[in-house]
Amino acid sequence: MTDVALESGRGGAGPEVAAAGASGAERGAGSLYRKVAADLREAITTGAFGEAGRLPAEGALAEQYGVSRGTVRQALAVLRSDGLVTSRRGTRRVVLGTARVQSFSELLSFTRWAYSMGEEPGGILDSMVRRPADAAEREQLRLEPGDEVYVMVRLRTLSGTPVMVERTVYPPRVGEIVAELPPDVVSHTEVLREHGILFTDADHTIDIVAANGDDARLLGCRRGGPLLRERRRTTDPTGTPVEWSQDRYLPGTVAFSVHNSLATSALSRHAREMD
Amino acid sequence: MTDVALESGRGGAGPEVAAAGASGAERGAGSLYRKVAADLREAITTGAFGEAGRLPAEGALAEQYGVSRGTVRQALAVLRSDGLVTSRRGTRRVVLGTARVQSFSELLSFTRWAYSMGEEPGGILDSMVRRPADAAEREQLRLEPGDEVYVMVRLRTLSGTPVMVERTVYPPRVGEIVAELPPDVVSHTEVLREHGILFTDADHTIDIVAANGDDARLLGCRRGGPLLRERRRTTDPTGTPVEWSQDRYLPGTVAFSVHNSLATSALSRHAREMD
DNA sequence: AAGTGGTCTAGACCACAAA
DNA sequence: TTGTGGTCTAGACCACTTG
Repeated sequence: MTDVALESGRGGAGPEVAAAGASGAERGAGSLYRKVAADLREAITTGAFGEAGRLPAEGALAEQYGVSRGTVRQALAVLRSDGLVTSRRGTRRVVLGTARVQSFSELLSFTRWAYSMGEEPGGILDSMVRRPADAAEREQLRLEPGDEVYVMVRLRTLSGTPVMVERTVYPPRVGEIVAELPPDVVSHTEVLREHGILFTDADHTIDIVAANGDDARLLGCRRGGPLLRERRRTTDPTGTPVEWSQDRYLPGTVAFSVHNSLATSALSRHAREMD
Repeated sequence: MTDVALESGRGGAGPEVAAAGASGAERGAGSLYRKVAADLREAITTGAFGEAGRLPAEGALAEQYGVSRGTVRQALAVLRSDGLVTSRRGTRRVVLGTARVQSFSELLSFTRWAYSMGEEPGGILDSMVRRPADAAEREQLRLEPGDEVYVMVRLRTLSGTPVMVERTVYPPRVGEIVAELPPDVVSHTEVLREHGILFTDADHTIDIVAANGDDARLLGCRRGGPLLRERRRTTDPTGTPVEWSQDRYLPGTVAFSVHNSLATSALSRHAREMD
C-alpha cells in the first residue's frame, strides 16, 4: 500500500487520470475511489494486513489517502462486492481472502480468463452465417421482425485442449465487425471494445444440457453426454443488447463461482479445483 | 408509488422503524434508503414508469421523498444491483425489467425459493450424523483438529417430485440446533434465523458431477448420470462459517441465474424455462 | 466510555448526452 | 446550452461492539 496520499486529489473528478500501472489497464482508471480501491486491493492481496487481519478504520484510511471518508467508503464497497473484506457495524473490516477473481472483464472474455490462469486461449471457427433472426433471437436482442443476425460457432481451447463450444448471435451492427475479422483472431471481445462497442451488463443462466451432434463432433465427446451450459446476454451502457451467447463446456473443465451478500455480489468463472 | 414524502425522515437513522408491511418482512426495514428502494421497486414492478420507461431524475425523486440526493442514489444502487434499472451518465435511468428475483433470502433457502414459484417444498431426512470433521470440512468451516461436525443428508422435493439431494455440514454450534429439530421441519434456515443465526454472505460454486449410489437411490436416477451441483459456504455477519453445503439437482429441474455489471451483481435461482 | 461502521445532509464541480 | 448522473467533501448523529 502506498504510504503517502494519492497525487492530484481535490474536489470533482480531475482529468489528471494518471495511468500509473505500467502494463495492463485498470489501476483505478479515472475516479479517486477506484484508485484507492486498487491500492487497497493490492495491499490486501499482498498480505499487508495479514490473512484474516483487520483493515484500518475508515477515518484512518481517509487521512492516509488524503480523501474524505465518503470516498473511502465508496472504495471499500468495491472490495466488499468482490468478497475481499467484510463490513459490520462496530468493528474493523476483516480480510476474507487474499486471492480472488476481481476483474469484471474476465467474466465476459474467454481469452482474458485463459490468460489469468496462465493458459493459452485458442479459437477454431466452425461456422459464421448471416440469416434472419428467429423469434427467440429477436426477443433476446430486441430486434424487429425481418432483422438479420450473425451466428457464429467456435470451438474454444485451453492450451490446445478442447474445452467449450461457443455459439454466439450478434445483432447486425456488431456482427458486421466480427464477420470481417480474420479467422485466427482469438479475442473478439477485445476487438469490439476497440470499435467502441462496450460490454457493461450481462445476464447469465447456468444449467445442464445434452450434447448434440455438433457439440460431440467438436468437443470429441459422446452425443447426448452432459455439458455445462452458460447462456449469456450482454448489453452496453445504453441497455442495448450486443450479444446473445450460448457456451457449452465439457464436464470437469470449468466451474462457475459466485459470491453474494445482502448488499452485493460478484460472479467469477474459474477452473475446477476445490472440493 | 407513494406520492407524498415518507414519514419520519430527519438526520441520522431514527429508531422509528415503521414495519409498514402487514405480512412478510422487508418493506424497507430500518434505513431511509431501503424504504425509498422498496417503494421504487414496487412502482417499477407495478409498471408505473412503463415497461422500458424512464425514471424521474435523482433530484426530482429526492424532492418527492423529502430526502437528500445521496439517499436517493443509495436506494437506486440497490435497484441497479438487482438488475431493475440501468444507470448512465447524462441520461435518465431506464427500467430494464418489471419482474426479477430480488429477495436475497430466496438464494439460501430452498423453502423460500419453492414458495416464490408457487410450489410446495418438501424435505425427507435421509441421515444425520455427528462425527469428527475431516480436513476439507475443517478448512471450510474454520474448525480446529478434533472438532466435530453434524452432517445431514436430505432429499428435497417440489410438490412431491424429487428434485435435489442436499448434503450439509454444520459446525457444532449450529448442528446442535438442527439435530434437535423434528424430521418434518421443512425449512431449517427459518428456524436457525429464529435462533439468532444469520446468513449474510455466501460463496457458491456450480458445476457438473456424476451421481453416486446415494444420489441415484434418492433421486431415482441412473448411477453415474449427470447432476448439476451447487456447493455453498455461508457465513454470518462476523464472517464465521455457519454452513458448508452441497446440493445436487436433477438435470432439467433448475438453472442458476446471475446478473452482473461493472458495479454490482445479483444471483438468483430459478426453475428452468427460457429457451 | 470509546471506537467503528451505517446512514443522512447540503453543497459543489465535472463528464456526458441530447436538444 | 441544459439536464442528468458520477464523484467528492465536510460535518453530523446513530447503532453496535468491545473493553
